[in-house]
Amino acid sequence: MRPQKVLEDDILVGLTQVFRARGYEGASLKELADATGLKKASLYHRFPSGKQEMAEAVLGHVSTWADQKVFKPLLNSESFPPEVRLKEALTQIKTLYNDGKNTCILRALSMEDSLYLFESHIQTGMNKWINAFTQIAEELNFSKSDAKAEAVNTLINIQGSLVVSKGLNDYSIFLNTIKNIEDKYLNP
Amino acid sequence: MRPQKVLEDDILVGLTQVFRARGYEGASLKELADATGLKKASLYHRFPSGKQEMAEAVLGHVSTWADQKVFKPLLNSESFPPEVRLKEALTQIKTLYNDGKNTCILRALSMEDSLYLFESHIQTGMNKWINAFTQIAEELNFSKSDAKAEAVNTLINIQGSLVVSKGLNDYSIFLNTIKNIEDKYLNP
DNA sequence: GTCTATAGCTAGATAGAC
DNA sequence: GTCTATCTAGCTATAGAC
Repeated sequence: MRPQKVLEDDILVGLTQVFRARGYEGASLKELADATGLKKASLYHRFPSGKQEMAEAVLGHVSTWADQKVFKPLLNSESFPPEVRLKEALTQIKTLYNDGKNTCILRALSMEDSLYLFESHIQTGMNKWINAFTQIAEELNFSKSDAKAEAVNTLINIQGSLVVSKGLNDYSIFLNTIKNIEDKYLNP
Repeated sequence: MRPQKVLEDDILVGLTQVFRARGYEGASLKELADATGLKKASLYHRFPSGKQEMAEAVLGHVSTWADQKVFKPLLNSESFPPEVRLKEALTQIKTLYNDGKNTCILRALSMEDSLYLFESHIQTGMNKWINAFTQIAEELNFSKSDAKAEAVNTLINIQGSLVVSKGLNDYSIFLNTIKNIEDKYLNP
């Protein structure tokens, strides 16, 4: 067999950048190919079902990253105290979104033109965020219903601050929101 | 002169629906034409510079609506007490976003593929939200810096709850967020 | 002012050489 | 496994009849 010119992981990184920046319909196969260093036909060899399969692979890749880096710390109550795990998760979230400069892939793929294609990925992804923050909130002594409400609020604040930061081209808004989230959990 | 088949305002309503749902690149001229009841060539007669002019007209139209219905109540301190004006504005915001089911046009047109085309509209639009809520917060006895921070937070919560509501297909999240905003201003 | 018809181009996707 | 070349369908935009 002929060797792969580009590793699977590097392909996914390139695809992610394009889908995040341009959304599903906005991402053209030429851009996707250029971003990976492969030609269009070679991308089809890797993803025989085409663009939708590429976007699904991206969602899976980012989901795995978030599982490891964000949700695992939040959920693993036997590792460190909740305060430490919350701070670690928030640090990783800043990395994930490049301090607010990256669009969220769930949001980029949930425009109405492509929402129905990825509906279940998006719902599953958002529910993971809510469940993980609910757990840490409970460990930090929020009541069960307060914990859930606070977790939903956290997701809303992250998504909203990404939108507003980009719109105003002021990424201190995102960073400030992350700090506010920390305060809310640690000094309720 | 031959009479207009469709009124300017009705055209803008149709264009708005399509741009909101599909973003700038996702909106095709065929869809835009179908949504207005005109043919493509007739749309070009109304908007000689094409799709970008259509999107700018939409931004202007929505901006005028928000000026009248949302910002005017918030800013007109001589009309009613601030509590009443805040409630009126929040009611109009629910109408604007169809109880959370409509995407925000500023967000739909601020994907990176089209962000640079509408940058100043988007910044101006978001700043109007922040200024109007800052004013009402000050009237409700927030300190100057608290008022500004709370206004930014309000915008973040509206945008974020629209994203999360659509992603989870649960529009009670948006309505609940609007209620929380009211509480935050009225019972700080 | 609205329409049909079409230009010119780029999209997503495929065939087949190497 | 990667490539060049190409297909068809859709895109934005325009020309010109009525």
